[in-house]
Amino acid sequence: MDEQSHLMQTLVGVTLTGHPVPLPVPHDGTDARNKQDIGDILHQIMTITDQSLDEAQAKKHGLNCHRMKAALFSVLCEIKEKTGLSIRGSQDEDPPDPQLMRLDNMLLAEGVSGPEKGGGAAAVAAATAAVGVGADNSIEHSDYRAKLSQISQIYHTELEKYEQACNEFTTHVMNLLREQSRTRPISPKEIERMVNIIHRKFSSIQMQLKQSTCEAVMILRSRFLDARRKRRNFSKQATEILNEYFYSHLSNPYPSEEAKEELAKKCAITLSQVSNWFGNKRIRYKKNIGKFQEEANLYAAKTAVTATQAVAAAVHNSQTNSPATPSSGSSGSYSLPGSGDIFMSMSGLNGSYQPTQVPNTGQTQGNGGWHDAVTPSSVTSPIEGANSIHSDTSN
DNA sequence: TTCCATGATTAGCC
DNA sequence: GGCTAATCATGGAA
Repeated sequence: MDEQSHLMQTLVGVTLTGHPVPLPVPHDGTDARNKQDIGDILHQIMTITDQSLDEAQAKKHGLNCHRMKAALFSVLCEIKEKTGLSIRGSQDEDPPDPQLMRLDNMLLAEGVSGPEKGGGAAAVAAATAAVGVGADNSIEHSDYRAKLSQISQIYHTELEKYEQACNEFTTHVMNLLREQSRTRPISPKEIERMVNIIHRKFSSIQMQLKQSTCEAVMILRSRFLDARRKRRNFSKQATEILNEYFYSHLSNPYPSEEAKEELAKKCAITLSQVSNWFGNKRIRYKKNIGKFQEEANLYAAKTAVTATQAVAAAVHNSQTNSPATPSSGSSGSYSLPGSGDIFMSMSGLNGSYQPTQVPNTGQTQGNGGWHDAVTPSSVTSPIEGANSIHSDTSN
């Protein structure tokens, strides 16, 4: 059955859904005349575009005043509902987009979007704190926070703009459709559907905004917080402390866990940074002993002075306070390798210094271990070379 | 801009 | 898990 004949059929009394239409058409044998009437109306509608503007206007007015107009309008609405729009109707209930959820979660985790609007400063602070930047990166830290806050602000401003635009556009379209529904077959359902379409469009724009915000945050993170990028040379004092320990333990430069912790605390760096430093130092020293000779001598001489002072103090103590008591908490200098047990009790590392200068078990690698390549005798350290008491059993 | 020093990362070893 | 060795990436001096 073609659409027009179907329409004709429905127009004579029953809609597609079987509901009676308030047609002023009496079923009293005047059907033929009514059918003719409806046929005329439809013909006028279909040919209205072929006519001149004035003619069309006049015809439109005539149709608007036609007694069958209300019925025809209602039927056309229903036909629209049942045909083209029903296809779109299936898309009404979209499941939540997983990508959108991912973006939302990320923005929430980064502190860009949060319960509070307008920047979410607290969330930003929490996010930056969660990152765990070291104390020495305070400048970048605050800079990072400022930038993140800026991104957050832009995001919220844009989001607000989109929401406002969406609302304005929706209202405008709704008004337009309501206005047009007086002359075109537009049902409230169709208006509702149109609103949904608009919202979908705007939410896709919103997703793009969220995506670009996420990208901006990622770039910011990599720029400010990427470990390689944030590399900063340790302070001169920190390097000095580490070098002092290294050269005073040259025969076994493997600080214990406690020693590492103490060094980390003194240098205001992390434990892993201490480990990294010693790892790098050992390998670089071993690779080029000649280059580090001067540095080794320098620190050895430095330590020797401290040691001499310590010996003098110890001797003085032993003479004045017999029996001898260790000079507890003296000067914070490091003990000397092989310089006798008397220095070991004076370690500045809370006694973390290992009394015997033997390589830590399991630390010396079979292939090119420390003592295979760098024996204390190969280093002309004034301390280690001069030490008559050498507890390093590897020699 | 180049080059060297240096902190961080990674793979492989024990 | 800690270490070595190689490598990457950046900072800073020349």
